[in-house]
Amino acid sequence: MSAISERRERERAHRHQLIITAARDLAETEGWEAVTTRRLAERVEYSQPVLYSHFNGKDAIVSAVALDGFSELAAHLRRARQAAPEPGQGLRAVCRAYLEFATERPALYQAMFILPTDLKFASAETPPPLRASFDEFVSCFHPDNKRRELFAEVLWSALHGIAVLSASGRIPPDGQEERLDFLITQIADTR
Amino acid sequence: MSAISERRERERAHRHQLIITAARDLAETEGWEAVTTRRLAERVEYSQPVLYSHFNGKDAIVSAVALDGFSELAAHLRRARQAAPEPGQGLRAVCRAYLEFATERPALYQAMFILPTDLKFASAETPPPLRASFDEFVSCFHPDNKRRELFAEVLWSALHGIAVLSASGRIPPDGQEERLDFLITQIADTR
DNA sequence: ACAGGATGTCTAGCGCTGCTAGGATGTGGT
DNA sequence: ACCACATCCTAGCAGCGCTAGACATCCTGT
Repeated sequence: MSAISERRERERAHRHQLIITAARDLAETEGWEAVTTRRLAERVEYSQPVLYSHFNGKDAIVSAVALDGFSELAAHLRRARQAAPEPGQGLRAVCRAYLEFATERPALYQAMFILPTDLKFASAETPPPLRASFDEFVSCFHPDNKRRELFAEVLWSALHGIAVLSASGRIPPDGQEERLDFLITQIADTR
Repeated sequence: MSAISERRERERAHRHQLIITAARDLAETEGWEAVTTRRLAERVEYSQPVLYSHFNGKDAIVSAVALDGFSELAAHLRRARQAAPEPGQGLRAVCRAYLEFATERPALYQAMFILPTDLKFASAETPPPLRASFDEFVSCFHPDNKRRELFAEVLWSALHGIAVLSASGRIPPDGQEERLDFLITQIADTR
């Protein structure tokens, strides 16, 4: 009774992750508009209703992909910050890493920041990976800076704006490095 | 022959605008997900195919709404800048006006900056209203500032980030004023 | 060992979407 | 009066997210 249902639960968890990675793969290779429940079901070799036994709907699948994305983003930013030669360089390293993440995983970034998801931001039930990503920005400022949370929000917003406007062709794709330079120069003195 | 076809063309142009305003009204009251070709056709009291004799598809309708939006945005920003007591206050006035525009016309803002459109940004065939909006940001900097275009891009990006992240609940809705304050303080010295 | 019940999965279909082919209708020019 | 043309609508296609209900399969208690 227990061993069997344990095995089932294991299989179920495995399939759960299979759906998430399949959705992500499909989105990264063909864009989110190609991610339909039918095509996704075909990929994981199950019928459509199986998807709905794991997720409340398509939005929940996107949310799950986004959540994975936030874990990766937090790790990516942390790695960049800790690899910085001195704490003063952390700001630049984190910002560059952020833009890198956005341009190299556009579909993932879209799921995290543009597509409608069920994720709760900036509240008590904010999932840890989201909070961890945000905290990397906060860590760019001195611990005794009383307004570091606010500064982090603005910094994050600016980076997000640069990432999304250049990705959609609303500002020229080149010149990212100069924009980043300017932004950091203006923010740096508030550390 | 000429008088008649002139009248027809007039009527056609009128209907063209009717479709655009109907789409905008519907989006502003019920959101873009409620703007379907069927509901839109019903609103303008024509059948669906008529829409396609005016626009290449739904995206083109959204683009037309967005284009109208850019005209209004440019006018809105210009008014704010010119109403500023002294040129040094122009930056703050324009930024505040921008965020105001984004929060008070969310559906319009979405069409302009988030939904996929056919509009060409930052190129030779960029429609004048787009260029005019961007130029309002450029005008916030001194005419002899050689990098003012770049600075304007970053400023615009930051404001867009703030607008869109707060609208989607990814940063807290309150505190906009402080964020704006911080942003302007950091940018002001580069005028 | 076997019947009964719970669990899991699939087929089929609903109401909706953007979009379009083809026929009806009515007007304008000769 | 007639033809030709432009205009517009009905009807339908393929695909979407999502779900009800039938079916099979496996586990459990006697």
